Amino acid sequence: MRIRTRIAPSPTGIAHVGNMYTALLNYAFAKSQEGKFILRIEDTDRERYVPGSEQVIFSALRWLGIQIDEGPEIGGPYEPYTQSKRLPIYVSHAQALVKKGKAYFCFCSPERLAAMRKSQQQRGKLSMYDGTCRRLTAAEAKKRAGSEKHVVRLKVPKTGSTSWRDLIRGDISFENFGLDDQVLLKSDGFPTYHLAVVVDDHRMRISHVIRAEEWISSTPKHILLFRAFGWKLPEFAHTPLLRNPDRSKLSKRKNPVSVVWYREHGFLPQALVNYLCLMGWSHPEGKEKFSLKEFIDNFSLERIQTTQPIFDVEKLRWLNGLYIRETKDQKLIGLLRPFVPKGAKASMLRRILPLIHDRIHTLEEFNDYAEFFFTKPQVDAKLLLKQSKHSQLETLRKLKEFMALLNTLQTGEFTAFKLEKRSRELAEDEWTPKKLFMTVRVAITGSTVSPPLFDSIHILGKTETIDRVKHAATILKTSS
RNA sequence: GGCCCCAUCGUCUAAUGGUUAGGACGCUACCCUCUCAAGGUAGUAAUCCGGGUUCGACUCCCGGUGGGGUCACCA
Repeated sequence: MRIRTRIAPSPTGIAHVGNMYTALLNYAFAKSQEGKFILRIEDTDRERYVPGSEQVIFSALRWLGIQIDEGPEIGGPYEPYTQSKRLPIYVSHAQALVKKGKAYFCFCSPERLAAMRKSQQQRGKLSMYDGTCRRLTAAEAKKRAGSEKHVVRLKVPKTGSTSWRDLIRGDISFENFGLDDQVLLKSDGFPTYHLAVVVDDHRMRISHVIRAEEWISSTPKHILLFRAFGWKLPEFAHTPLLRNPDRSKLSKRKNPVSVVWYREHGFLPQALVNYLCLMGWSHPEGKEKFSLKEFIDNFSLERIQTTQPIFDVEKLRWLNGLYIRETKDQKLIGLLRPFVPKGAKASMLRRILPLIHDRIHTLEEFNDYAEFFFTKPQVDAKLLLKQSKHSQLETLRKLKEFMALLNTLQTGEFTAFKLEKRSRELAEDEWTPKKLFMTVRVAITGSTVSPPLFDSIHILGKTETIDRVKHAATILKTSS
């Protein structure tokens, strides 16, 4: 059998990490079996449609390195891959089902259905369609369908059960009496998700439906539909659902869920993919860091867990740091571009980067360490004194001494090594190197946290450094 | 509430019915050190509860409890 998997996102405007996780699993499964991975846009809800969503999904997949074999734009043997362009197919299939007696026209108004549900709930009963139109004769239904607004409903058996062997979870079974007569075709002529997904999965020869756990309860409806059509069932595999820290379904209310958010906050696609691989799956050798290719090479559905993983940004940050550290400087400078101050010279970035490279976990953090190279810092007199652990006068004296030292250094001597060596000579009993260095650090960076001091001074240059120390001294002098 | 799924450190996870229940993130301490990182070392911490099967249960079965999903002319 040819392996064909798919993801079928609805165009809601964002590339949700949950969707991308499902995409990753479908992609890995297909590629590990030399199969095809298909993208299909499920835009059958006109009210929720957000223009441009397809592009968002495309670019997110591309960014993550997940390649689609068939889909909108790139096409394929089962075009079109956008459901709104396949309307006649769904309509004719729904009609065929009515003709076969497997489905029926329903003329009940949304108002009546709402009232019915309310009453059912008040009486503590199951909320289900009461079957009013199911009891209509075929002739009467056909007659009314000519003039009245209607939907098409699936005639779900009242007895028996529907079950399947889930590739991840094993046997799952539902009693049919608990299943509702699902609407297949809406009154606006659009299919519901249930009809569209079954028709398309069949027509597009999808062999394995791999989707999140939240779809388990609609699977029996889909199976019943496949059977009503007389079609062969695909295999089903229900993956774990990504969670918020409170274990509810991952949602944008409680977590960043857009892939774009992660990109814009300096996460690398390899890290995000790697992290997602660790959700519900583990490398056979226990490795934590591995590539998408290695994931595919080792992938099997059997290794997918059934428990509910919490999406933990902390571990993602750790992984991201690993990937940043293994990225070559030259490459990293390109990636850093959107995150550095505007107009920052490449030559400058090349000099700064080695000092920052091992210190950041996200690209966004570059500025936390490097901003002072581009902008004169705010210096706080209190912070200076706190680091010097000396009086105002004594601290001023030492800063002047340090400036004098800088002045004596010739251009050729202005290196990190030389600077450190000479600065250490400035140390006295009560002026340990640590006190001196920290005071200078605050003077030139404005912060107690910075890249290595003398490398930083070397990059800033003699004139700029003296200027900053002088400025810090002025601030100290004028503070009370 | 009905139905369905799930249950190992705080988090991600490993463990053919036999392990001192392993690894990773985080956290803590120490080393390194001009700060912060990175790196190194050590430490912290878990089989939801109760029955059963078995010589032996994290593992199999049953029942609780807990969490989650789903019950639309949304997907």
